[in-house]
Formats: sequence, structure tokens, C-alpha cells
Amino acid sequence: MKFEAVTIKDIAKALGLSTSTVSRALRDSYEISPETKQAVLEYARQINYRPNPIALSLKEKRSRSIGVVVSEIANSFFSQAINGIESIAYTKGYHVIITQSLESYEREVMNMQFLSSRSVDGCLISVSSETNDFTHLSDLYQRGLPIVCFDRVVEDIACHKVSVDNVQGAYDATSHLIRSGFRRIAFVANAEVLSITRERQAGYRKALEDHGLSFDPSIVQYCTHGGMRLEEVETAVQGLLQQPLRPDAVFASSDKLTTNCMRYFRKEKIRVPEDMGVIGFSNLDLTDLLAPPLSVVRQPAYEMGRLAAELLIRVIESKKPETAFEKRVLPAELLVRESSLKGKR
Amino acid sequence: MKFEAVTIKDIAKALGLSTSTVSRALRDSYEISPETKQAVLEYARQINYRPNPIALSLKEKRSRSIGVVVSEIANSFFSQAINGIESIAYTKGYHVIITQSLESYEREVMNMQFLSSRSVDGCLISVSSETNDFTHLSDLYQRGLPIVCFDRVVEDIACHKVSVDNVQGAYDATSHLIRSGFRRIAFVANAEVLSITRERQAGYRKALEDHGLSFDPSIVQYCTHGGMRLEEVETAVQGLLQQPLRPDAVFASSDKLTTNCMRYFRKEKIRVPEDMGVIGFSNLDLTDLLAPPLSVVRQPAYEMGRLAAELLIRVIESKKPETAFEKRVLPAELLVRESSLKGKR
DNA sequence: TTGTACGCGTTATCAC
DNA sequence: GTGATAACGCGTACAA
Repeated sequence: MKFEAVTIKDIAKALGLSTSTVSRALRDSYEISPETKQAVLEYARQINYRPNPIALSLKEKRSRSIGVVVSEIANSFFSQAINGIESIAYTKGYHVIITQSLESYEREVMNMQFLSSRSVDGCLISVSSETNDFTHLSDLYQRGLPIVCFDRVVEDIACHKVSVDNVQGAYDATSHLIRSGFRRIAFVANAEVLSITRERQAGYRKALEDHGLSFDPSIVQYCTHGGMRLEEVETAVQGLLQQPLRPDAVFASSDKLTTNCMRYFRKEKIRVPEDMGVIGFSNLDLTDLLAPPLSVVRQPAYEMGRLAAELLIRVIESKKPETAFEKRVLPAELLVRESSLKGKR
Repeated sequence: MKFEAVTIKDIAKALGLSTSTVSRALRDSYEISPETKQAVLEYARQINYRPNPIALSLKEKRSRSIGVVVSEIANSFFSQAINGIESIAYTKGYHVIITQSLESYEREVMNMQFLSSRSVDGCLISVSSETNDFTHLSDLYQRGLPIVCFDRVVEDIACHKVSVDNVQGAYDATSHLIRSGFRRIAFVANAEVLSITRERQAGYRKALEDHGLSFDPSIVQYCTHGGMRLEEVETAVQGLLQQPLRPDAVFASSDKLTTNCMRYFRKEKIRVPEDMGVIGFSNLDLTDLLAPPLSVVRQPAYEMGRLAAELLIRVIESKKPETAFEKRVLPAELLVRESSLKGKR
């Protein structure tokens, strides 16, 4: 099947005009007579003419669309961020093309390739947990493709960055567990290479030390696939439970990690929070309905998306290449519920 | 900023060849000498040449990409379906462009317009809950754009359709509630115009009648925005609770409707399932962790996505326009947990 | 074996 | 006020 669209040529032929006249009439140029304009506009409306953006892209080397690469759209943080991105993009006249890497480096590269070659005007990216080579980004960036990193930020690239205050968020969560009476707090994290992992670990560690507890690497577990696979989390948690000094609480670094920990504890009849305190980074809007209600560190995902999109569009529309780059860090919010309250219930 | 890509021209100039020679060499044409080929390929690799898909699209009027329009990517059913779509698309060499309507008719039209004009080769769509005029689809369809409907299906359009057996799923859910001892079962539904709403209501009604209960329109509530807004669901549930004969169970028609009902019941201290049985269509993978664990009708979202994508690509790649259209209906799965078991706990 | 010319849809430039 | 032409990047029919 082939989709045949109406072109400027069809209008020109039908009205006995040249294509350039039609083009100008459609663009409401001052040098076209009112009658011609009228006729062209009328006919164009009739046959439902739409300019072909492909041709425009080819000519103008811009498409008024921006690309987004996230690890997983089913992740509530990312779907909220995307809503923020779209809200800005649409008011500024840009379309948004969403792609997901599913935490695969290969797919991330493929998506970036696809987007840049489809001549999006810029890209918003949160890298996959597998990615530790960033040449696909820096290459495109150096060739002039505007890029803004958000959430999972890449330090090596000179571009605007939007993230949440992971250090503070992790610090608050860990401190809260300590104040709540937990003493041996494990950390279940994303892939070790990710910025968010390093930052959250730093906050976790600082909280321990500020409260006179020692940091113990044997109760830190990394999940390379970001918890996308249940087995991965099970293995991690089993590793923790087998420690001679068993942890009494878990601080988890993402949605999937947190909920899969909960799932494992339920399966193994480990009571939360009596036997095991739980808190985690999560943007799920269901955490209040869980058993027990889950304490979370919540990121301002929608705001982060808006901010990232604003920065990107600013870069796209700026005449001269920017030299100074902002790193915007938004605050995370601690929502305390039952899962992290010792002795409650 | 402007993104400058390497073109065939650059290679031609650098090697002192014509563009056509370069083009042929790149496509490994038999009429090019091995040495020239070698040189071109080598140089192209060096400067990281990529053919410009925009130019190709303009020329060939196809892009090897397909568009997807769903109401909301944050909806687990749709994100799972999209994963299925992508799994097929990538193996067949197509890219996927994801867009969401957020249940807005205007945005749905805009998205379809965008996709078709960016010359996607075809579209997969699940219509928004606001949509009851389908001319934007039938217009594009008649002009030759391959379209496959999934989940929320449009009867008026002659195209392949993939859906779940909504009648059976609703019948099973309702029958289960009845067998479990509930007698006055309310139905909280999506917008009335949607195919899924009509079908689920039919199943609900048939189950009531088969078990000797009468259908009572006063305990059926429609939510135009599909439960995207909490107030909407609250209003609906309040409407139900104010009935002289108060319902003792709720059958909800989607993820958001089900969880927002649960949220309302919790807020109002209505115990589930003791005071109110609950079951709903949902593809959330967290329903087992809720309090109480939620009984659901689960759709084979991933499979539906795969099937829809397969059908679409078949249409795209078929030489002659298809005349016979399939309507594929997949079975839904009933997962019984605590929320629908009377007297348990 | 390689080069020239054309067309995809559009707009900018120059000519009339 | 309007028309012809070139250009964006690519592939291919035709010419050499």
C-alpha cells in the first residue's frame, strides 16, 4: 500500500498557477494578489492540503521535533517526565518522539542513531544502565546535535543536565531509617556505573557516618538491569540475607528494585517493617495502597521533564553555540509511610 | 545550532568521484570496480557516513517506521503492548514512534496527522476515550495509510483489529463475584462510547442475568476520562454509595478506575473485601502487593501488541490492498486474589 | 566502469 | 504579481 498525499503541485496544476505562486500564497506573502491568495487558500482547504514535513526537513534541516530516549516507558518516573517534556514541547510547537532502550546499550545507540538521522532538532536522554561508553552521545553532540541529559546524567559530556538531588534524597531516606530505629541498613542499587547510583550511594554512606554507623560494602548490592528482572533482585536480596550480620532494613534505589524487594519479602514471609524496614526511590502513584504502605523518595519527574525540555529548546533555538552549561538539581521529597517505621503496627 | 551530517557528496568530492558512483558503491552494485568500492566503503566508514533517511523517505515515500497512538504510556496495559509492538517491529526492521493522546481527541488527531505526514508506513491505534468521530482515521485510511486498531477498536473502519475478549473477561469477573457471595454488583466503566466499555458491560450484564440477578443502570457509572482524574472516580463511587440499595461489590473497567476505587474506599474506611468486593481489568504487575491483593482480569497486552504489529506490517508489505480484514480476539485471564473473596480474611 | 540528469516537495532567489 | 530555477540528499534510468 502506498499513502499518496496532496502536494503544492496538485494545487498549482488545478489552478493553472506555478508552484512558487502557490507556495507564496499559502505562506501569505505580501506580493500575491488577494484574489489569487483567496483561490489558493480555498482550494487547499478543500482538498485538505498539508505541507509535507519530510520535504521541509530535507530543505531546512530541522523538523520541529525532539527525541526522547529513556530506559523504560513503563517506569512511572519516566512516563511522568515524558508528560512534562510533552507539555513544554507542545506549547513551543515541537513534536516529541519517544523511544526506550530497555536498559540495553545496543538499543540506546540504535535509538540515538535513528533520532538524529530522522533529523530531530535535539535529544533528551537518560542513559541505560548498561551504558558506560558515551561516544555515541559525544559524537553526535560534537557534530552539533543539541542534547540535554536528565536523571541519569553523563559527567563527561558538556551539555545541560537536569537531575534530582540524589545525594540529599538518599541521605534523607537513610537518616529516616536510622532515626526510626534501624541499625543495619542495606543498599540495593542500580548498575554501579550510573550517576544516580554513585550519588545515592554517597548520600547513603554519609547518613550512616553522620549517625555513627559504619559503611559496609558487603550489604550493598548492584543490579545491572535496574531490577527489570525479578531474579536479579532475588539474587541480590538473598545475598544480603545470607550475611552473618543480617540487615534489618533496605534502602532501594528505584521503583522496580523497591517493589521487587517487597515481593521477595512477602514470598519469604519476612514481615515489613517488623522484620525488615523498607524505603526506596519511587514515583509510583500506588505506593500508598501497598501492604504495607511504602515509604518513598519521590522525584519531581514532571518538573524535571519540563525543565529538561525548556533547556533543550533554548539550545536548539539559540543562534550561537552555548558554552556555559547548567546543571540543574531539583529537590527530592521524602514520603514516610508504614514500611519504614519500626515497632509500628 | 545546526546538525551537519556527512553526505554522499562529501565522499564523492573527497574521492574525486561522482555521487552516483558513490551511491552504487555503497549499495554494493555489481557494476562498480572492486577498487572503487573498497575505497568508498573504507572512506565512508572512516567519516561515519549514514544515509539520510529523510531524503530516502522523500524519494521512496516510505520510512520503515510505524507509528503508535495510545491514550497513555503510563498505563501498564499500553506500555506492555508497546513492548510487544517493538519486539516485532525491530525484528522486521521497522522503527517505532510512540505518541500518547492523554485521552484527548484533539491530541489524537494531532498525533495521527504528525505520524502520517512524517510518512510512517502505517499506524497502530487505540483510540482515546473522548473520540467518537472517526473521520481522522477513515480519511487517512482511505488515502492509503495502513492502520490496525487494537484494544479500543473502531467498528466503522474496515481494517484489521486486535482486541481482548472483553465480553468473556467481564462475564468471568462478574460471575466470580457472584459465586463469591456478592449480590449487588456495581460497574465502574470507561467512557460509554468506547468499544471496550460496551463489550465489558455486555459481559457484566449477561453474567448478572445468567445468575438470576437483574441489571440495574443506576449502579453503572461512566468515567469519560478513563479514571485519569481522581475526582472523576470519586464522584462515580459516591454516586454508587448514595444509592438506596448500596452495592456490595464493584467491577471496574480499567487500571486507573480500579486503583482509584481502592484509594477512595481506603480513604472512606470502607473495608475490602468485607464491606465491598473489588475486581477490575488491570495489567499492573503490582496488584499482588496491594492491600488487599487485588483480583484482576488481565489482558495479554504483550501478545496483543505483537499480533497487531504483525498484521500491520503484513498490510504494509502486501502488494495489493487487502480486502478481507481479520478481527482477532485474545482471551483474558482471571486472577483471583483477596479483594473479591467474601468472608475471607 | 563511471558520469549526467532527473525527481521526490518545498522555499528562496532571481527574472520578468 | 507571477513564473522559472536551484537546492536539500538520495537512487536510478540513461548516456558515454
